[in-house]
Amino acid sequence: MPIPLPVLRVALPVPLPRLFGYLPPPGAEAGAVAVGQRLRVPFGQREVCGVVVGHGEAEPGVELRAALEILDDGPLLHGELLASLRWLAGYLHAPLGEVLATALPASLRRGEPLPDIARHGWVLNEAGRTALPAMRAGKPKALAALLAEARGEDWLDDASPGWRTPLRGLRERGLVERVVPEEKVGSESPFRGKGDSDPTFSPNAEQQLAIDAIRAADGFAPFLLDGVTGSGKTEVYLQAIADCLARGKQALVLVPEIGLTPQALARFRARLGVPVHALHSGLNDGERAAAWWAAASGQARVVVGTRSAIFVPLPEAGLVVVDEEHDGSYKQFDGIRYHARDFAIVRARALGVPIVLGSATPSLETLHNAQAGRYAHLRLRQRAGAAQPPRVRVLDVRKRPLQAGLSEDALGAIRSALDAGGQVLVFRNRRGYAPVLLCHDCGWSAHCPRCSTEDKPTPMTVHAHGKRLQCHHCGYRKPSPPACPDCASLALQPQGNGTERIEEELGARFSDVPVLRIDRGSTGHRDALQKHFDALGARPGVLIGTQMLAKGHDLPNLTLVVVVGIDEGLFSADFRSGEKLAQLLVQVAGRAGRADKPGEVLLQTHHPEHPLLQTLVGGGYHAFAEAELAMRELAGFPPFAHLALLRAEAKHADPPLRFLHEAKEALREFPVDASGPLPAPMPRRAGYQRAQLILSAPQRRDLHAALDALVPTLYASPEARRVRWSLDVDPVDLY
DNA sequence: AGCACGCCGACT
DNA sequence: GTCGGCGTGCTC
Repeated sequence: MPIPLPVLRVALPVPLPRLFGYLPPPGAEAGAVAVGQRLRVPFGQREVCGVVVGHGEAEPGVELRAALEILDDGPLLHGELLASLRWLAGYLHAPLGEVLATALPASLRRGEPLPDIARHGWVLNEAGRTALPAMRAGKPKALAALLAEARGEDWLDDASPGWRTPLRGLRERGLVERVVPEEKVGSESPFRGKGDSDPTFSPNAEQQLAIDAIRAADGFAPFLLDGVTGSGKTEVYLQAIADCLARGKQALVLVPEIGLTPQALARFRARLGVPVHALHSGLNDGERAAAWWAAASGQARVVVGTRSAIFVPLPEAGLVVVDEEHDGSYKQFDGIRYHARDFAIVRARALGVPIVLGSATPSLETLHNAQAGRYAHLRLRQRAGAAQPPRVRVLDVRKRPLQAGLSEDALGAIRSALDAGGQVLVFRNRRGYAPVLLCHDCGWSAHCPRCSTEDKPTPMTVHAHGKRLQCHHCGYRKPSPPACPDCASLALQPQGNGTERIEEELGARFSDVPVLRIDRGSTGHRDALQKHFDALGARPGVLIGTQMLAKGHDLPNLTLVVVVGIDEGLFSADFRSGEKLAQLLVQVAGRAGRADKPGEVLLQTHHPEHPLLQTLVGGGYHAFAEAELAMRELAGFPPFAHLALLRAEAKHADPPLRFLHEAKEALREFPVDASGPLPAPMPRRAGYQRAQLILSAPQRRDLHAALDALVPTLYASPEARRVRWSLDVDPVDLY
């Protein structure tokens, strides 16, 4: 029997690259506190909540304080999850305490007790039964009617989504009572029990091949499920999840932020025959903690969630799915800059389970891994229901007159599509009314007083039909000036076209049909978005939007997609901009067309000869990807090199540059290329001067060996205290 | 990150 | 005369 070491090694949520030692709280022995338990400890002048990650000996010269309280009966972070998080902290070169804090739901991070996730039932009491007939029609009455019979919470989740709100009212009025689960409440869901025997699903040959391959996997096995839009990737996921459930295991499904629609969840629920636990930004802290703890305790068998759902514990894991694996929303852009898809691979390996990465437009990293034989490459080439792929046409607009950025050809195509009873989507990757406000007399243009790009001030975007200026980088707004501040001319003209201006133009031109704008400015949230779609139904109409429209939400009658403003994407300095543009165009194009009517996609450009467009239109996404991978290899960019980005910012320009020069100097002996320091492409963001150093190495291990040496010197550097710095390992874009 | 301590400008 | 600005230093 080894004698337990007396000091608790605790990870605290502070940006310091070390652990802190504590004595156990009064009355407890260190041996009685397990790794993974949360602890409330005194820290400086305050109290914080940390996680025990080990036991150790007292170090000489360190005055230990005693912990205040053990917060959990058992460990929260342990086993595979804790091991994977330790790995992640090492990989990102981030403090373990910050990584663990990021992995815990907010309420647990703050030290709040574990949520009660016992499943209860609800039933009307005597008073409720008496009151029911006289109740006013509405949600409370509808729920009360359901509760004439005892109902379980799972049942209510399915039958009456959002039931907790009216329930609160009924409870306050004393009309319902809670029954414990043992009392055998009605748990049989009206939508459940179909499971994998769903008779409506008959896989095609390619789907069957994919399902069989995943089914045959034994232990860790990564798959790229590479299927065009409409090829039925979701059906493959559902079958793989059903197989996983049949083996008595848990499944985790990651989806991009915009992918987690109520319809998608309902579809999962209806098909799988078990409750599906959702984990996304729309939940409050309590709901997030409940879903997390439900996974940890094994109660949740299927968890569907966005980026941070990759941190749920999976004690009985059987499968991980990452849908739309190429999606940028899997990368966290502040704090702990992890990539959920990459961490999902790490966890699947540690858990010893298959992982399916699905996409119609796989990231070049993932395609490269598949080509190198590290991932099994499953292809779905057929569109379901024999739907035709859309016809894609590049529209040369050089020297053509444009109306709000649209050529006569495009406007004519919209008219024809509407006259044929179709719906049209106009895609413009730029919000607002116009990108710049220009004085026609002296050339003055409106700029943000707080931001700048490459030494030039950042233009402010014109909004509200010309009445307001807004900076898309820092959010600063002000009313448009009535006259030019430099020459007092009244000839201020909005230049370029945002979605707002296109809406104005198309609304006037196609006044016989609804013209709707969908973007972050016009649409509050997902419910509002759905209302727009519902209101339109299958009628002819025009939708104008940004990224948000690229996927999700089926339009039943979409026959034409017009994409404008792609030229910036063709010539951007960012090495990933071509990949992003190609993915966007393919995703947008995938929305056009129906079973009986092929869709048409118009790409409006001043550069019809551009190789990206030629390759993409002529050969499709995979031809593009092959060409782009060859270019990346020549240029020494990912996936043929590995990058890290060291950023620093301060109110003055000097300290960040000095700090980064010092870092570069410290790397001289390492086989790592350090480029910079350069002022960041967006310096002076909201009044701060930013600069960055790009580190790159052909071999990942060389980059990480250099960072292992560098990062401790950064923490120790006196220069570091004069700046705010951050390290981004595997940055997605170099801004 | 917080939080305290410490030394210089405009205000009841 | 004080209130408060944020530079600097520390956290088991």
